[in-house]
This record gives sequence, structure tokens and C-alpha cells, in this order.
Amino acid sequence: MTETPLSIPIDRSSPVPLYFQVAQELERRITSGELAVGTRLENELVLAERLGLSRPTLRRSIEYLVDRGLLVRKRGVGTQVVMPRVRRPLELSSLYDDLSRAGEHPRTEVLRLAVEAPPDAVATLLEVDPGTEVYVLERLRYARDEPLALMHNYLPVGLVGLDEEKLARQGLYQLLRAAGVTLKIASQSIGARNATAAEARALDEPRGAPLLTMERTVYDDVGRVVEVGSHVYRASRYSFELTLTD
Amino acid sequence: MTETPLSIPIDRSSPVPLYFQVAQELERRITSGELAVGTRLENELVLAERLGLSRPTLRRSIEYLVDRGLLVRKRGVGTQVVMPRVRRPLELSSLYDDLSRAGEHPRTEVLRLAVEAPPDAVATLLEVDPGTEVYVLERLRYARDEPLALMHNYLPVGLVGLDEEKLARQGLYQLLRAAGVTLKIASQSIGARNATAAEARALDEPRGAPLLTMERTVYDDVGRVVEVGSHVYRASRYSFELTLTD
DNA sequence: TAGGTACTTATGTCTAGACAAACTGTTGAC
DNA sequence: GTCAACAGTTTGTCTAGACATAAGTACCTA
Repeated sequence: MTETPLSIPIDRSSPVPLYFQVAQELERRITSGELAVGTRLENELVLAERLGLSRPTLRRSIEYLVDRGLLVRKRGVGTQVVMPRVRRPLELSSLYDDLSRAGEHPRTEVLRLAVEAPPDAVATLLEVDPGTEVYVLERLRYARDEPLALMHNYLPVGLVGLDEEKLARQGLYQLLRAAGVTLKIASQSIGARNATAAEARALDEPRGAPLLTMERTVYDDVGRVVEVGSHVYRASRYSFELTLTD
Repeated sequence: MTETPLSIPIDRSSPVPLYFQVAQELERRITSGELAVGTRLENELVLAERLGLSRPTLRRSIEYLVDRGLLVRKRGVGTQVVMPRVRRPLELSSLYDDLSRAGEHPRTEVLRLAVEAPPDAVATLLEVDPGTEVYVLERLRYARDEPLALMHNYLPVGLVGLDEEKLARQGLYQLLRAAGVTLKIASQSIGARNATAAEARALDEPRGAPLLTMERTVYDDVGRVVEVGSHVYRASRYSFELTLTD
């Protein structure tokens, strides 16, 4: 419960906003342990004056960290550092990105890449008229040379140009982002069922092995449907980790 | 891509902050369709003046809705309504709350309620010394008189007083909140496996039926571990719905 | 016609202050 | 001694402006 006089260098000629400079530096000190859990920050008036900022600007820095769960505020009491928990709300990342980051050497086998009319249920999710042609994609994802997931994707044509070579080298979401699409929001449903014979064969699992299923619809920043996915994962080798806030 | 002059009544005597009054009313109009998707809002200066607010206050309203994905802003361009997607980031709600809301008539059977030392792995998650006594709770959850989930929970003693009668009537999280605990962040892991014989019996499923598994650790606003849960759900009757942002 | 320059428009950042409301601890009355 | 009223501290909300910066548009020139 100590209280440290805080000194943060601020570069007013930088294009990085002042509130963000402060927020970043505070975040670094908290996650590095330099600012221990339980530490009380000085009050906003004093802090703003010491850093040479207005209170609203300083408040904005603190607000950013409160939103991210690194600080707690109580009116009449003060602002305090709390445990820096894992706190990545399972971003809109694809399996490929996750595996790369974890050093799992992902590999993708493109089983099918076509432009054709999807099943009506998929057309509905994609918000296109039944019969409209879209990308239909079937891929098998490996990690460390072990099959991990069997993935079906549907994308409207016109957002991004796909070919097998690119898909083998990069994740789908990387390609979308590179094409200037801003992934914004996704709704997904996670369930489980036993593998069909074909799935068991593809994933190198015994018949009836438990699989995790994931259905996902992704929207961009203006509300367009960008992708619909329907995937199955080997439950013996995969689980979804996620962090909820609030 | 129309642009409507916006008029919102503001009650300055209300204890509800002005920015929130505006945000709520805007949200209502967007989700109700009154403000159609694609509608451009007037610029902030004009809007602030029309509503009799300062620009920072109005901006705060808009910011709130941008964060929630109902509006998009582009510098130099303006602010626009986007698709009001489902928008429920799978809050920190318990199964009981979810079922109640959905009108599924949840019922809870308390199979075990004890205070004892948990397995060491659980003690680690709870951040207590091995051998420390905690609440150990085993419950069977029904929806519409069908068994749905078998739930194991571990809680530090001292946060809340538990008894069978209360647990049968309310969800665990309701009890925690009522005891003044602020649930803040949870990390969970979702997987799948086949049911053991005992689980199959309790859940009225055939042997080897696929089950969804969920392990969850919940922290409060000052970083204390509040609850550790380890649950299994009938995959035939349950799936996790969640929304990811950003 | 193609290209860039300048202008307009709208959001992004920042300042300096004011008053309100919640929490804490202390003082005073009974 | 106990409890309630009060004062001090700190965050919450709000105002009225200023200047910066990005995006789009219109125009002018090569």
C-alpha cells in the first residue's frame, strides 16, 4: 500500500498522444513489477501537475488502464495497482496466428478452394442471396506435423483474392487484414460432438473421438460479413483459452 | 446514408450523467432501428449545440457507443451507424443467470457442500497454501427438468456464507455479488472429452457421449481469486455462445 | 487527361478550470 | 462508550474553448 511519487518523461514533439505516452509507460511499470500490486497512485491533481499535463489528459491515461484491468479507482479513496492478470480478451486472432506465436510451426494443407454457391444456411449467415457464388475453402491445419483442425470457410468474393499458395503460407486473417479489411467483431459458438468416420480419418483420431466444434461469423468495422467458418478441432490436442472482463 | 437532425431530451436534474443519457437513448434508437444502419450523425459541434451540451460531453456519449461497436468514426468524414450485432461479450454471468433469462427454468441439485482442503492443483489456482480449507461444491444443473451440467466449484471461505438452501434458489454468482464481491475478470478454458461412466449416469447420457468441459478462474476487482470452477456440459444440449470484439 | 495543391470538413488531442458525489476519519452530543 | 454529523480528500462529471490532423473535394496546371 505504498505511494510513490511518479515521474514519467513526456515528449511533446512526438506524434504519440500524451495520454498514450503516459498510459504505456504506466503499463510497462506495472507489468514489469516496478509498480508493485497494491501501490496507490498519487491523486490526479498532483499527478497531473507533476507531469505537466491537464487533469483530463492524465485522467484519460488512467482510464485506459482501468479499462484494461490494471488499475482500480474508488471515488474519495484513490487509484490503486491491481494484479496484472492475463487479460487478452482472446482477440480476433486466427488459429494460425496463435500457433505461430506459440512456436508450434503451423502448416496448412488446402484441401479445396472453389468459388460456388454455398449451402443456404451459410448464405443466410453471409447475408447474401441464396445461389450467390462465394469462396468455399476447406483446409487441414497441422501443428508440429500433427493434424489439429479441419476447417471450412466461406467468404464473399471481392474482398480479397485467394490462391492456394498464399493460403499455405499465411493465415486467412492475415490475408484479410493485408487486403485492408478491418475485422471488428465476431460471434462464435463452441460445442462438441463425436467425430464422423471421415473426420476421424483426416485428423488421425479413433472413431467416435470427441471433437470441439466452432462456428464463427466475422464482421468488419462497417458491419459487413467478412467470413463464416465452421471448424472441428481434436479435443485431445486443443482447447479454447479465453479471458472475460467486467 | 441519410443524415437526420437529432433531438434527444436531456434531464439535467437526473442523477444519470448527461453523457450516459445521450448514449442510452442513441443505443435505443439504433437497436430499435429508428436510426437505420448507415445513417450519418451530424458533426459533433452541431450536435453538441443542438442538445445543449459541450463537445467533450457529447463526444463521451459517442465514444461509449463506438467502443460497443454501434458507431464508427472516421476523422474528417463523420460518424456513422453500423450493424447492431448481437453484442453480448459473454459477460461474467453464470449458467444459472443465462438460463433464467432464456426462460429455461433452471433448477439446481446440490450434491455436496463441504469445507475441506482441495486438491493441490486447485489450491494453486486459488492462490492459497496447500491444505487450506475452502468451500468444495458439487452441483447438478437442470434446465426444463433435464440434466444439463455437472459442476464443481471451489471458493475461499470468508467471502460469502453458503448453504444448500440458498444455492438451490440462486446462482453462485448472484450470491457472490449480493455479498459485495465485484467479479472483474475470468480466465477460462473450454475443451471436450468423452463422458466417464459416472458422468454419463448423472447426466442421463449414453456412455462415451461427448461432453464440453470448462475450467474457470474468477478474480475480483482487487485481483483476489474468488472462485475456481471445473464443469462438464452435455454437448448434445449445450454450447458456448460468445462475441469477440476488436 | 493526369497529377498535385489548396481548401473544407470533421474528428483527435489538449487545456484550465468548476462543482458534485462518495468515501474516510474525526469530533461532538447524548 | 456509541452513534451521528461534519469536514477533508479524491474521483466523477461538465464546460468552453484552442489547435492538430486526416479525409475528401474542387480546382488549377502541366
